[in-house]
Amino acid sequence: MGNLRGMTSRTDPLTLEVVELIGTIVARYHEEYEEAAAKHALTGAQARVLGLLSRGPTPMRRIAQQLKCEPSNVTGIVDRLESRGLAERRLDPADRRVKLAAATETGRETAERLRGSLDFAREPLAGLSADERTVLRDLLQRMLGVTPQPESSAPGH
Amino acid sequence: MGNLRGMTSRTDPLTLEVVELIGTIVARYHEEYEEAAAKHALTGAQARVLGLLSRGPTPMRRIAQQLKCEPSNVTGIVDRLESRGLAERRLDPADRRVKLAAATETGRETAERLRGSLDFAREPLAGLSADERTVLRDLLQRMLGVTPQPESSAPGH
DNA sequence: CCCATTTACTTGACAGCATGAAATATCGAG
DNA sequence: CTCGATATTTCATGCTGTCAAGTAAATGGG
Repeated sequence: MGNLRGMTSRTDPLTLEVVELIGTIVARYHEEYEEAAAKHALTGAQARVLGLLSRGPTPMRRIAQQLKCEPSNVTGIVDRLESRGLAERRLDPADRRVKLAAATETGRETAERLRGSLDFAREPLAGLSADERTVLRDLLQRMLGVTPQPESSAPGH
Repeated sequence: MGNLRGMTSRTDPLTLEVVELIGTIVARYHEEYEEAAAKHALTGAQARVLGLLSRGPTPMRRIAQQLKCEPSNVTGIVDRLESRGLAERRLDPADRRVKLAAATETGRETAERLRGSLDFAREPLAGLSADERTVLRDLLQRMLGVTPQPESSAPGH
């Protein structure tokens, strides 16, 4: 049963172990995210949108792209945030078709507190030294196919 | 600005970078999971339950525990699997209150094919050497506070 | 300018997920 | 047997998500 293309088959035990670990991380991350959102009486989706809006007014369409869902879905989520005074809709002067969803002051505060309670992967990471975190970062970047951004003299594009 | 308790504050840039990467991994994992499920005309929840059932008949209550949701929710999910011939309910001879959800033959086949298309973190991991995967595994284990299981002579409980 | 097309958003219908409360059936202890 | 705990289901409700249809505004070719 030669594995001609590489040193590891898909059922390589080490790889499976890492896959399992990542599954665990994903599960725990979600769990904690929903929990943190619930603490502020938000659903996961609402928390994600509010997090986006706290970075600045955003067209509905862009929100849908970031959430990878249909724009019609965003309408409802922003409606619920709006009805709670956490977000508002503004008109884009540059294009009257678009509506910019923006966090209100209350919304920004909520988003801020939310961020503060998102301790996942901060707590756990505290157990690793700076060197280890660097190694972890580099491995994760390579896994994700991210080209690590050079500190300076970035090659264009 | 002394940070007396450790070498890194919660806003340490390196830590934030790793947190960000983990967020990316979580997002990608989910995306691919839902996609793989959809390929088999399943929702994410249905795929997760079917995956559980493919390992053996399971009481409804246990499914709820694994999914971290209310048992009443599981009823509907198993209903949908059952109406498609992927799962069935059996009575537990030992306790007539419990119903065991079990994958049918078709269900097991579907679960098998599903597993096969869950390529996330296998593809990406192919870019890492065995040594690197080992390092990654150890770091993730420590992050998760997992005591690495000894190869033998596991301490009980 | 005018019309067709495209783009941005909303609405409505519908399915699935998730919760909580209430009903049913069974178990197990006293 | 009776009481309390446990396992499941049903029902009502709300949120997320999709799709199809509709409105409004931008855009481009005649």
